[in-house]
Amino acid sequence: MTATHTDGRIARGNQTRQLILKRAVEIASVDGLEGLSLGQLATELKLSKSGVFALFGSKEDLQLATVRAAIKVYLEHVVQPARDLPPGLDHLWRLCSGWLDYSRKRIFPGGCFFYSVSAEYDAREGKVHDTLAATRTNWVTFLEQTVRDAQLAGEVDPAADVPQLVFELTALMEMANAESVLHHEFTSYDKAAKAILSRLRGVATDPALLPDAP
Amino acid sequence: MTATHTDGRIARGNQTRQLILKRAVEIASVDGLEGLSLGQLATELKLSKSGVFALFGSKEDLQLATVRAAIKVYLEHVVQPARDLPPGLDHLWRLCSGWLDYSRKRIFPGGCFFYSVSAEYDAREGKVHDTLAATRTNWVTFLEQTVRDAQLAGEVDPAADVPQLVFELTALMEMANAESVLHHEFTSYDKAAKAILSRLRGVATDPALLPDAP
DNA sequence: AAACTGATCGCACGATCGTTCGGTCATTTA
DNA sequence: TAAATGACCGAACGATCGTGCGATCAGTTT
Repeated sequence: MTATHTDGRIARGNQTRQLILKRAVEIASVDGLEGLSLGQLATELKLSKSGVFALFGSKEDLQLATVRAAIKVYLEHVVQPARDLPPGLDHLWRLCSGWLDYSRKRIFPGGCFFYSVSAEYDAREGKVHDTLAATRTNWVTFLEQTVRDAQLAGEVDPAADVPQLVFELTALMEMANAESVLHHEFTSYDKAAKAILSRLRGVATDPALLPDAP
Repeated sequence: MTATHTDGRIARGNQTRQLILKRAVEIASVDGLEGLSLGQLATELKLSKSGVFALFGSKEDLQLATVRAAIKVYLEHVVQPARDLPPGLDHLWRLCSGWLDYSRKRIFPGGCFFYSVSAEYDAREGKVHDTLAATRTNWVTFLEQTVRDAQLAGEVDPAADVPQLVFELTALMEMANAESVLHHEFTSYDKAAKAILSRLRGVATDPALLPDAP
């Protein structure tokens, strides 16, 4: 048959893969993708090292699968919650504050997964780097599109420099994550939110579209 | 004697240590402090592994010495060039643009050394993390003091929120580094410079104190 | 001259790494 | 029922890791 009643073996394999990846993204957000170790994962999850290996094919493939698993978590916690909002300034602001929440709540124990592993692989070559670079491009492009939609909705100054704005917004978000994780402190999220709101007010056609300053 | 004519043995040791650290900071800026390996350093520099080990005592001590060596380079390339400028907006701007130059010129092949290794150790515990956190605090404090000096010089609005301003400036600088290294691209430095100048104009008592926008 | 110190080396250790291979067992396909 | 497939395991491999020990040799101190 073409699509049979789900192969039990493959289903079991996928389940084990998910179990491994759940732990892998946690480890990688703290120790990096290089810090992942097949033996450590196998021991923690009471599997055999060769079993873990066989499920992914190589360490690099495990790393790539870990990145894909983290993307799923990221989409779920950052992108999805704002998915149904109408285009406009509020949509953009919700994405930014949602990102700050995602980092603050330590969905990944080491803070934002992509901040950690992108810094780890930014100056290296290979598939992992390329995947992370493409992932970042996707996120930036998505934010830029959100801004353009807000422009079309008449809530953002059509003369605003979109890539410049998104550059500044992402800078503020990632700095909040970096300072918070490094110093075990959470006021940096307030600083980032304040700066983001201020910057958004600068391009808003109507300041009442944004929440009040604290 | 108290201060004799320099012990030739110790001088030779320090020389070798410097040789090792020169390469170590390069490696660490790309592969991280965990990516440092005594054997690799020994092979590259035609030394024995145990010799390298003996000069530092342990891998952690090598990592800490590498951080100290990077601090020296950082001070030399970022802080020193602006040292003799009088307090004021120009001093602050020179520090920011000097940082961008330091990152752009790849003084460390992996971009800013501290961006790389701070992201690597931000969620870990131990002396390396603590040293990096303290180093970052020093840098932020130094920038804040520079802003306060500019306030006392009458060039920055005395009502400006100093920690907030420094948070935003460092966010922009580090994002320029991150995007440039990850995407092998250099326009991010222009974005950062543009945003920094714009933010500084917002707190300047006289906009003529800053260079013109491009 | 003798004793000492520190840089540097060769060698070996136990641990861990990613990977390979051959096998067992449950499930699906023919 | 027989053959094929895929998850999973145990054991072993070569490599590399950080570290320890003892020796050699140059320079310093007595």
